[in-house]
Amino acid sequence: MRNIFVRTWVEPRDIISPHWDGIFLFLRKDIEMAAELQNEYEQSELYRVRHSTAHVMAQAVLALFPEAKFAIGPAIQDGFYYDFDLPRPLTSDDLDLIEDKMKEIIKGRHVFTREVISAEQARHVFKNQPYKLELIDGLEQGGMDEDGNPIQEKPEISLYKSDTFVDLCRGPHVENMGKINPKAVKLMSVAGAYWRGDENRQMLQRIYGTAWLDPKDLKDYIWKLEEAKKRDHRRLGKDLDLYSVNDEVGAGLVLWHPKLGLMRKLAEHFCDEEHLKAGYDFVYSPHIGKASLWETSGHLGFYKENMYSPISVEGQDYFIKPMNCPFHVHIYKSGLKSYKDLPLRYAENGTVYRYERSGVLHGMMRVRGFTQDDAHHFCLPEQMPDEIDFVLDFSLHILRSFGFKEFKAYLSTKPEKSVGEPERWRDAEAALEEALKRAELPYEVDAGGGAFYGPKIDLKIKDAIGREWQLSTIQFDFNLPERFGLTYVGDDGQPHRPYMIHRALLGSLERFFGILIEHYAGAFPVWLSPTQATIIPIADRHNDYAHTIAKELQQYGLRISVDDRADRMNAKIRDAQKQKIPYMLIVGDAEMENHQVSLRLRSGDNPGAMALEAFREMALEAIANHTA
RNA sequence: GCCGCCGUAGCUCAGCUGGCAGAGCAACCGCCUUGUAAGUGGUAGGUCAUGGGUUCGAAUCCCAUCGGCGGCUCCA
Repeated sequence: MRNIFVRTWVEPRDIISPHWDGIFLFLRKDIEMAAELQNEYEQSELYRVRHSTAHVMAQAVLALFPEAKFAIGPAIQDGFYYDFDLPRPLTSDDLDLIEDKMKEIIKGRHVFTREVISAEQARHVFKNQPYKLELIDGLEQGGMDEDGNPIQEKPEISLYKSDTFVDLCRGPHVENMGKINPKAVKLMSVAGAYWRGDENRQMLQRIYGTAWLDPKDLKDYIWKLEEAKKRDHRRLGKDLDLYSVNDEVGAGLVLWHPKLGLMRKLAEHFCDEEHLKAGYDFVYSPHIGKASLWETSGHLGFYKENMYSPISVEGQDYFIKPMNCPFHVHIYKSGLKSYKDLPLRYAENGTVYRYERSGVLHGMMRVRGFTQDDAHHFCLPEQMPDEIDFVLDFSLHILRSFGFKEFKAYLSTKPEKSVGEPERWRDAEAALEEALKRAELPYEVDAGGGAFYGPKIDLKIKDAIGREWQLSTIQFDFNLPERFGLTYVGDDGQPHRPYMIHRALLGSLERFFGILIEHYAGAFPVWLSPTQATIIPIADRHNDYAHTIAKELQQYGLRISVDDRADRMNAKIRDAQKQKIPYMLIVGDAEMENHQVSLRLRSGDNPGAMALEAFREMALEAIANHTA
């Protein structure tokens, strides 16, 4: 349970903009407060209400299923859950019944009482509850908490009783059920969950519920869920005709439709230019490589589960690439490198394929084939701190260009099992941390959380409704230079091993665009919008003028469409709104006469008539600056 | 992969305990010539995911497969 709250460090509702057009309200919150906030939550009345409501739910379930076996039932971010082992699958009707029963129980205003008992007594109380018995064993050994994670001290075993229900529980709870407002409680869903999260163990039924102090908070919460649903990239992907995933093509394989294709092109073009300016070299690599390549790289040893079956060609096995690194390494190796050549930065938007279990696929966010904006840096040991500074700055620059404003970094350090010399690890970790400090980025250290081949920085952004997404990753790699025997010739004429850094900024383009869609709720900034302005003639006699000014604007590189259908202006505005086109240019008799357009924004604002040139300048400026 | 739910027109969804496949929107063809979020009439559109089974008869019941959704586990 302890990790549930680290995902967001501010309640999403704190940062939702009241102006609902994807404006990101910038809130500076000290990241060190994360742990404190979690702690605060666990001591709050709300936390006790939720935890207590979980007990009430368990009592209700027991009333309906006397043979129910109980696992655990904690409070979580927006509510609570409880895992049960039940004789049959629950239906949504069951949820209604359970909820009704809960409200009945709550009305009794029963008191919660705590009692400390011995393990022996506890075993007697829960003799028919195998999951509780297992928990008691864990507690008694002092080795495990309710998730099976090791804990330091040996806790005392306590019971909580309320009405007819007794549970093994460390609390805390509300004094009595009068503190629970039945109108602020709602059961949300049923889902499968493995006992202790272990897929080799019993699958239980988890009921998710939400509970609040005030019914108004419940309403807000449900409203928020609906808002999140509205900006779901799968929903918008269909509505705006952005992408599809087709049965016959295969699950987890994304088809980019023209509008999103254009946006990707624009994004790639922008990034290419920035990479060029920043001193990157562009490389390309094939989609498959011989088995021996993946042997050498170690992927067949460490990554095989995520790789597709080999293709046999003339007796040789080839594998579809799950990563680009081995190819880039070979580009480095293709010629002798002098210390004067370094640093080298090889960039490629490389499309990789990874086997993902069907249950984890999710729109564009989690797919089986995706394109990484990948790059590998090779540098001298003494260049490494600057190289890290550079890549971190560059990363932030790119992310800011797409409109993200709030970042958080995670520094993952050396795990127990690792390759590479300890002093290289120390240098690299220090360089990463120094760079984070210089960049004045809030960060958390995940001690021992690095990959076996090197430490890393992950960058997360926060989207318009407060969710965190990991985009950039900057990873050291002590493994591949060893395995492939990479060297450069130093000023002493001797071969030396270079440092290698692997980085992706947007991560996967599929996932990145999924995130962008949700962040902007489909209302993309003008520079990315497939259609930047649509011209809406009021009547047929304005069509020629509409086409004339469209051509004029197109000459400045603006993406313009003309809605010359025989529909009413209102219908055209409605369609343009639904397509979230940034600018609507309404033209009628008055505009035609004065070489004007009447501007309407997708926000609903209506700046009104202006000279065509004035509009053009305004639009070009917004595009150049990547604003709204 | 596992647990539960689901798959009907381009989209959103009706279609009850088996008895001739429906609506709204979109599309297409007209009429209307319009001033800031839906003018109006008509036409066309479906192997009811796929394959098998039960039945006189299956969109409906059963089985399998493929996909989707919510979770678990994992992750870009």
